[in-house]
Amino acid sequence: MQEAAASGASWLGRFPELSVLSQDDRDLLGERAAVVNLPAGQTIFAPGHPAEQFLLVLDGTVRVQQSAASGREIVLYRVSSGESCILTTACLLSEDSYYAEGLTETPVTAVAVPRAAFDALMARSSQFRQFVFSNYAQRIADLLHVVEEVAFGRIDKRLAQRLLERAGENGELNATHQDLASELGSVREVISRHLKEFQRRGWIDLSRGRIALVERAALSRLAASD
Amino acid sequence: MQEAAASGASWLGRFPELSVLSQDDRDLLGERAAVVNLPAGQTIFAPGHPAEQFLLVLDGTVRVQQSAASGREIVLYRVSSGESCILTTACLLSEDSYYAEGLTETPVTAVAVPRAAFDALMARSSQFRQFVFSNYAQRIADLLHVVEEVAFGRIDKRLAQRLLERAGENGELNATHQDLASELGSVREVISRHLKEFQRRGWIDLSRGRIALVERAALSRLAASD
DNA sequence: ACGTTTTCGTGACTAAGTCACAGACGATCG
DNA sequence: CGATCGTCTGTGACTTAGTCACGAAAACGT
Repeated sequence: MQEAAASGASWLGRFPELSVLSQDDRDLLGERAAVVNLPAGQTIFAPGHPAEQFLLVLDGTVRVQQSAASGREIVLYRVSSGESCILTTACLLSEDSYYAEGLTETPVTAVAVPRAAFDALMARSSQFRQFVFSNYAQRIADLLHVVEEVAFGRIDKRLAQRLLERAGENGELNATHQDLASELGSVREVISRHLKEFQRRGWIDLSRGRIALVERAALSRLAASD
Repeated sequence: MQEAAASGASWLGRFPELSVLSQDDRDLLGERAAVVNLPAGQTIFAPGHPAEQFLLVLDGTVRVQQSAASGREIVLYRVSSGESCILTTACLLSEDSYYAEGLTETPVTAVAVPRAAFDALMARSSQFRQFVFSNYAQRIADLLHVVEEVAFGRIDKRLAQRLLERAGENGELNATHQDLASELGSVREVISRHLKEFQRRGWIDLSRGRIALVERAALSRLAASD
């Protein structure tokens, strides 16, 4: 799976922000970074099991979530193609324990940059620093958005929003009510009742483990309502 | 207020993690960083009004909170002596909009490091990078803690916790019920009712704008209960 | 076809937040 | 001193969210 090409690494094309790196810096990445393949459902990092590398996702998605002792969960954000799992880096570099966990939702192809190479790039490339901080800013914005939704948002709005986000082209998504509850940090019963109400209104179609969107417009309206 | 001493800056003593910087790096900070004094109640950063410097707090506390359109608020974390307002940095360096706001709760003395000097230090000092990432990790942990509490925590536990945290040596704190509601992302009525229940149990003593803790142990027990 | 596991439905209840007031306190000013 | 005003607190009735305890229905394996 190694793909170190003569002029750096071919995967660099996936990261427009890194295209401005100097040839030297790209070569460094090409030499030191390894492309890795991970199966779906794999735990990438978890509390007490710190990440050892800076990961850049090429294909697939990584779900970062928080789990409570009660078993309730909430999805914090997803890392997908062209993004980096930057928050782990802070913990990596500061050896701090981390209270979230990362799971591959699909098979994932990623570039693993070893700590030493990461540090070298932070030292020598202002463009790389820009890339890293910009990734931080995005993730922090994601976290702030989660706080806002959980603290002040209504669950029916949030649910409608998620249905729209996670439905495929065909307007369907494969997810149990529990899956959606875990997305939103809620519980199954509450989600089930709202889904049933959506169905009663003719907005969606329910079957076991699968939801089909019928009236996207109505869901959008609810999601956007204040 | 400038205090550039011969060997760097005298305020560096407040940041143990920076004591490992080389003399050159400390000199750079001494030359380029300015000590600033801010009155209480000042807005340091807010959405659409990005911070322009990397701030290190010497004295006082900065409250970072999020405000919803409805008027409800929630405190995300506080930056106090010896800490840095690092999250703004990501937004500063990536010119991203920021959805939280920072307010001085007390008069604050801080060191403002200009963007260029910050970038120079990131380039030349691995210790400085370590400092920055360690600060990131701390703040991210704070945010994750807020998410966990808001999503899964009980309001009475959280309230008891805050009362203990914010009470002074004498076991008193000056805060209205609305203030506490804003701390926790809740509403006054809910807080009022829980406070009244605490009072009924003899745990606290209420008067207008002031709360006196009577039974810290009982509050601790509630805060620690699962 | 059978039992097992997973998913989903439901009612009764508790906790949290909303809405609309009323009352109570404390400062200030004639 | 007493009247007045703004802020802070108390309360009831209601909606929304989460908890608990079930039971029924759908998929799955053997």
